[in-house]
Amino acid sequence: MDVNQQLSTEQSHHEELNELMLRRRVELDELVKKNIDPYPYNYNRTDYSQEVILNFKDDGSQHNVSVAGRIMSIRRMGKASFCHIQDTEGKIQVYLKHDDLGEAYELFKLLDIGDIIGVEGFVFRTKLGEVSIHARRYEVLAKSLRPFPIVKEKIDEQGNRVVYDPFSDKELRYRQRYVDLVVNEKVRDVFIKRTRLLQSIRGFLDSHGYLEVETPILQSMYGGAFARPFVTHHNALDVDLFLRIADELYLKRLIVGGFDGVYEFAKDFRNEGMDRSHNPEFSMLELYVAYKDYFWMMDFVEELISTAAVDVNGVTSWKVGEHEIEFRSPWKRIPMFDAIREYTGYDLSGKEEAELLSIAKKLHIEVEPNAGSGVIIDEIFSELVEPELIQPTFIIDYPIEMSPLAKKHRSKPGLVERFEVIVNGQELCNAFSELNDPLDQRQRFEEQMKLRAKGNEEAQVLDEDYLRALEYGMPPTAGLGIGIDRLTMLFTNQDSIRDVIFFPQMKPEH
RNA sequence: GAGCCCGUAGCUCAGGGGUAGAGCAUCUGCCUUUUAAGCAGAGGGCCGUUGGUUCAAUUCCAACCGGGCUCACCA
Repeated sequence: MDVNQQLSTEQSHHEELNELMLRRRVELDELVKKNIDPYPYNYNRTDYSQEVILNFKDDGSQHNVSVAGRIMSIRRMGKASFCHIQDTEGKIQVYLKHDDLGEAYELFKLLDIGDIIGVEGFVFRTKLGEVSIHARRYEVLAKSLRPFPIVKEKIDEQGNRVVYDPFSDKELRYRQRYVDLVVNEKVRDVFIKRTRLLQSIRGFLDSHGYLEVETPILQSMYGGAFARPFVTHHNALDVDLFLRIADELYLKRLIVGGFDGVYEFAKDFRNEGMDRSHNPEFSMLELYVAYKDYFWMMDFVEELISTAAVDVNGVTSWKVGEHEIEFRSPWKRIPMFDAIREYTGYDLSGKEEAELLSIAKKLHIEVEPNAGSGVIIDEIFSELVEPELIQPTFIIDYPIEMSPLAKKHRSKPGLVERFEVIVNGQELCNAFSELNDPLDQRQRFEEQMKLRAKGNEEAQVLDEDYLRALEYGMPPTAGLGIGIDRLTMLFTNQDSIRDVIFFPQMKPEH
């Protein structure tokens, strides 16, 4: 039975499969009939594509290699063929010749783009100059049953890689990230950089003696940020639990417990809207260091991030969107009220709520009635100032109403010792001199509970156990949170959080 | 949640009230250093889903599903 006949009989059994997928199943059956296991258990790969290319010498010596990877293109020319296979490092061309492979060459006709093979052979340079592997043997390692998107590319005269018809459907790319990663090299690079970034930060913190810890994701009480939580249920205890919106209160409990420096790379969950910079599940680094304050933390963050810049990108400055951003320290430090005065012309310091309201109105900022002065100030800041701050900038000294976990400013009444780092018009870090006065903390929680009672769902919840911990005594402490996804966006010049998260949240397919 | 835009072959995209189009991919034939391989031929479509208007809808209209962008939310 030839392939075409087989195709028509198979058709009735696989009504849902399209022609391309049917072909591949027929080929799979052919392989099995020829006693070839299309899904063997291992392969002795000893070499990687780019190493092979780099190590090649045009001195006539014959160097044997064994590589493995996915077939990305095939050019058949009768009794000889070229294909490119792609491994973790990149692509390398393979030359297969009937004279060398005999029967196995016929078998190669059953292989497709997407199949994974192992190749043994010697390295040579083709007439047109590409370092390639002349196959002596090859082995099927996994037959692919679905057609990949075909992305064609060539190297133009300037040596640039030109890509034709890139796989670009965002829905498919996000839902089937595995495909995106195979065919879009730049996507791979983004995620490799993300990992390098985490490695750099972790190395920096470890080398400073801080302890990486893990704290609960399922919490019976959520806190440490303003956000609505995801709620779930524990059957055995018959209680509702919340997915954490932050790990702040647990990390500070560990400072109470006597650790001088703790940090956690945390997945946090916030039940809010989604957009270019928000995914319901996102990554946050939180760090707490005993006996330090927010001044110390500013120096520390500058060093941490500029070090990561060099580790990840080799430089401290690069283009993000339209702007060249310089991460080298020092960064500007501007008190929040000064920044607002600079960008709006209004001095908000010491103003009562009524005055703030009228200024907001003049600035065309809409604020809910009874929002509270903290909210008004924050609205004005985030509407009119934040978008203007492109270079890394510390905004320091926030109104106390907005910061129930931060310590009162040592000299400026009504403010707390808090900073945010704004880069490219977006908040990147948030840090305080941590509030360790248990009585003050109780009052602040009570203020929050009043807001809650008024219907503010995102006001923080009074956490009696956290207060108990503070009552035992927490040393002066500096704390920091860094949005890892946003930092990755800056480091890889991506403008959507979905492009730095492997599997961003999507609506279910069906 | 609102507004705008999109959904056509495996992928990237044209089209448009009357038999559905291209390139790549696939298949057949030729081709033993090609590389966006080439040459000749072929197959492949519930035109997102469901309704409506119409003699006739993939095309126009509505709703729904999914996606994108912008805004709101993210004190």
